[in-house]
Amino acid sequence: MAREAVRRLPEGTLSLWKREQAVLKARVVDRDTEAWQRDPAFSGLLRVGGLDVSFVKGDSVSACASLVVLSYPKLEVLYEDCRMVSLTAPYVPGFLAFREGPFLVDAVQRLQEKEPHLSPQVLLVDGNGVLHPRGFGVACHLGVHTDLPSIGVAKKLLQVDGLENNALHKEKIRLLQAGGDTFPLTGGSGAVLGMALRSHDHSTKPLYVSVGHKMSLEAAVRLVRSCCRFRIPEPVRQEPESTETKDMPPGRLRRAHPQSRP
DNA sequence: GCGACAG
DNA sequence: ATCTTGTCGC
Repeated sequence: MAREAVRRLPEGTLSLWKREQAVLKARVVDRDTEAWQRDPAFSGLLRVGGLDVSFVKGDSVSACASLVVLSYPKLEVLYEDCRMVSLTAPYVPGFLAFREGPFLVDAVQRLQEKEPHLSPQVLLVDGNGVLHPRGFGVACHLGVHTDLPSIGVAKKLLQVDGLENNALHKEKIRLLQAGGDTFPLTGGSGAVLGMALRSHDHSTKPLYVSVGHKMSLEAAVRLVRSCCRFRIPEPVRQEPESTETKDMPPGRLRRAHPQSRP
């Protein structure tokens, strides 16, 4: 297979990135700031955004940066922007935001400028929030840069602060009985960094939800749960996952998935 | 043995 | 992330 152009990072880049994470981390707000977040039915929440970068098969450079906005609570597609981009930074664990973040921030800002009435009130981000080696994952990054509430939704446990995907953890997963069941991810420091969430009755593998920005963990988990028809919450799942959608011109609208029950 | 490591 | 072989785990 063709070796990808994954150039080594210039010396000192990681130090700069760490410094930037530390600076931006000081701006994270890890509590509810919006009225709808405290409402049991999320009354007042009308639009939920989902952000993701999906790759072209066998290529670690060409990718599609996409933003989907769904109505709430019906989860119908209001807007979708999918733009082909060339990723420059390599993937370095703990620094995902520096690879994918800029394109996703762009997508949000384009929408806010051109169609502000469709702007999301909260962002679901594929990756972690404060559940991160330095407490500042890609979801925090997007939240701070857009000043929107954001939530990190990861599909795998990032082993940080003593958290381990070990036998005990797997046993806790096994004990999650029904959709909506959770257990806290408590780091060695005693802080609850996130929650493992069984997002659906028929889903064995949990989601790892953590605060990104301007939202409490409790509200974040509740919202993710309420956005799940299947394992992956709709705003993130709606992102193009097959090559067919990647070939679409930017800004084109896609049909919603068939709705189960209004 | 050579480990963990979101996407 | 994607592809892929394989079949336990500390």
